[in-house]
Amino acid sequence: MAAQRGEGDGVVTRPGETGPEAPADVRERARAIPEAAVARLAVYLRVLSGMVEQGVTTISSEELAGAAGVNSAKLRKDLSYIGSYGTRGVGYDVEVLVSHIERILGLTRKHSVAVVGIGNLGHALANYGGFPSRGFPVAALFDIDPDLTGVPVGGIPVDHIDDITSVCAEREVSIGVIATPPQAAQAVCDRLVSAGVQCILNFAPVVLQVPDYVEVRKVDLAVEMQILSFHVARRADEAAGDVVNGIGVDGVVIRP
Amino acid sequence: MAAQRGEGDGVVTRPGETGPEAPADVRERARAIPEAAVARLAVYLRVLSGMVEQGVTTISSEELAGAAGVNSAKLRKDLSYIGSYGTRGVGYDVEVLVSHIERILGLTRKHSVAVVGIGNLGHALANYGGFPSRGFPVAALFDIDPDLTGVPVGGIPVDHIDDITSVCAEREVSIGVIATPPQAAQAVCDRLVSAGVQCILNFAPVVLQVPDYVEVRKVDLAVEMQILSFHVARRADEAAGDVVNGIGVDGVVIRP
DNA sequence: GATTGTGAAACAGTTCACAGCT
DNA sequence: AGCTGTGAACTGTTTCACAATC
Repeated sequence: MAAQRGEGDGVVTRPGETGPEAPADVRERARAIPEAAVARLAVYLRVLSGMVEQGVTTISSEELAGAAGVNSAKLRKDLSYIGSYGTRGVGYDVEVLVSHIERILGLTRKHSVAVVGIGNLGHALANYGGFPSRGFPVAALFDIDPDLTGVPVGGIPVDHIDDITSVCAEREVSIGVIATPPQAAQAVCDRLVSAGVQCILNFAPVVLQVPDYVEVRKVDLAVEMQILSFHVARRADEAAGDVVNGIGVDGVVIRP
Repeated sequence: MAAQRGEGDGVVTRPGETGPEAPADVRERARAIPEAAVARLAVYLRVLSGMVEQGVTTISSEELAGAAGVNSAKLRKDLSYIGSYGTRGVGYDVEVLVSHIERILGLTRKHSVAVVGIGNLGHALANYGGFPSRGFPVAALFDIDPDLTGVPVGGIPVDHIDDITSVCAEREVSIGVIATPPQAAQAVCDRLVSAGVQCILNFAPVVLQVPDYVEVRKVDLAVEMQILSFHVARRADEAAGDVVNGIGVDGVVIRP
């Protein structure tokens, strides 16, 4: 069993030794894509999709980087991981880049999503238009409350949680979203995993234990809030004029 | 203007030069807390709070690390950043650790939250019990739809977005949550910033441009989905038996 | 002239491994 | 004997800066 990846940690792929007998063009692009870069590629993709709609056909690393909120060196490095083909002196062809990133992120294939826990958040997720439009159709909804089963939410009828295995198999669910209360999360997770779901997005404030081959991403609102709180506190220290040698209260070093 | 922090990047604090005239006990703890460690401290805090409820009084780094899904060396390093006092041969006193982490995260002070955009997600956030119970009372709700203003959601009446400045000042809002459609997000963000809000949690799939002194965290569901998709794709390559020298399709290096 | 692609340097974060304390 | 705290080694990420290319 392994716990899920936290934010920004872990490695996606290994800096591999390329075997001497690998063909040159494969070896050319044979490198790992850092996890951090994968997350940014998704952001670049969104920005680029917006560009396509505006009829932009070519973009420089500087422009794209600005729109994505990163610096241009990082952008170029990220694109180099996917073996991108820009044109020196000109920039990148927007459409080429879009389809390239889509391919790398596996978006050429549809990924059916199941949402478990149809409370406030589950409702919001079931109705969220951003999923289906981006190749992530919500194919199933589950709840433990028998009063909810059969009732359609966002056009999809809710199934009972006991039917997870059969329904997930039938509808080829590849991503499970856990939006249950924390007490139920681990049990739901275990069921999803035994139903063959290998990717989980967890909104419950719980550290899920899963087998190594299952990928978990978590969205933890309380943690986000507390990180912001930390920054408020840091700022308050600063404002209090309690800064000597760059050391605030508690001996925490802060920005000058 | 600076774009917001992405996941896992950036540094909270600087590895500071401690001035030679700083008192020894301050210098002792004078070190930066990495952003990644701050996020984990929030997780440790949640696990520890659960321990307190179960009546656990002492815990070893090994146990806490297991429950938090990290390894024990990382846990101990994280705790060392906050100058923790464990007892060698024994472990940590749970209550001492809880109050220590709370202080570092600035949770001894209340942080009022304003949610902007009362759609599906906004409703869910307004009703989410996890915020108030953790010291983040939802003090204001805003929407641009005049039909919503005055209507209470989760016990709080919705105000019109034009009143952001006065309402935020009056209710001492320190954290703004953006749950609007993407088109509206930047404008809402600008208004929050001019209302004096310096911490923003953004759910809109947009890269916000903010002044340097404003801290932005983002929760981007599409990006999370696409990261999971990337892992599905990697796995599919693997399963396809298309692995030679650890190189999958597209020349991306994968785990053996 | 402009812009990409990328080694190399710098930096940040994680893990190791063990000294030091209870 | 057991467990923490931490310097040192390592791994991953970002930035620099410039040769290569159009």
